[in-house]
Amino acid sequence: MNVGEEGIFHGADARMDELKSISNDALIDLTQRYGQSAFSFGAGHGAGSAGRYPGSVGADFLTSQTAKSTESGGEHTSDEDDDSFGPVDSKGGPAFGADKRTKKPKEQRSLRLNINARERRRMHDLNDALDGLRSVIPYAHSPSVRKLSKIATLLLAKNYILMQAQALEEMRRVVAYLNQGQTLTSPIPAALAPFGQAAVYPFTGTALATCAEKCTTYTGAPSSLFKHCSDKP
DNA sequence: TAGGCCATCTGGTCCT
DNA sequence: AGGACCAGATGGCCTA
Repeated sequence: MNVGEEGIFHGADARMDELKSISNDALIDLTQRYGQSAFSFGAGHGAGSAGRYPGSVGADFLTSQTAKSTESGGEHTSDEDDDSFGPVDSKGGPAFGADKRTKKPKEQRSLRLNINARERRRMHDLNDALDGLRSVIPYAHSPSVRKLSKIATLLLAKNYILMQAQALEEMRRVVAYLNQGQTLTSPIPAALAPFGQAAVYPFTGTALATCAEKCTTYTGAPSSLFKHCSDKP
């Protein structure tokens, strides 16, 4: 089957649409797709579309593979069938010209298999890292809820970080307010800023940033993050 | 059935 | 030279 460029561009467009919609209203969107408790801490994770990494793999699948790699599904690994060698190129022809394909030395072929295996491993590591990220960001971790997509994971993590920064800043303001009577001249005691404020907190005004400033800064953040904000820009 | 998401293969580029 | 990283292409699975 030759999907062709139209299919590819269509997929890319769809993803860009998702990106745009998420950047404008991420929480609402994600909440709808992944459960109403998207921002409640749940116990455990790995809802997972069990479809991926099914654990059933061709017995002869790249014996040089690591154990982790063998978790991957044995999907159309052209490593296994020598008749089809890789996808077509952007012009519709084979990625390897017909003559290259027939004359391909065995050595070159094994080199290719090694490269493929490395790339697979790399992608598995990347997915492991994403799983780790999913496990620490708050969304509905339950078997009945679909696992966050990669893009949703990244966007939700970003929003979560921004939200935490905001919460930290507000806490600092409260502490500063409570301490006003004792230390009028020092806005924030050093002990209350143990994480390197400049690095963590994105506002130049540090503890004095207004809700308006934050709402302006987080133009890509979902509006629901700032429901409390009565200080509209 | 179309669209979303994903794993995999592949060639190109950059870095060590 | 070899490995890491990246993006394009392809096809499978799942869901609305």
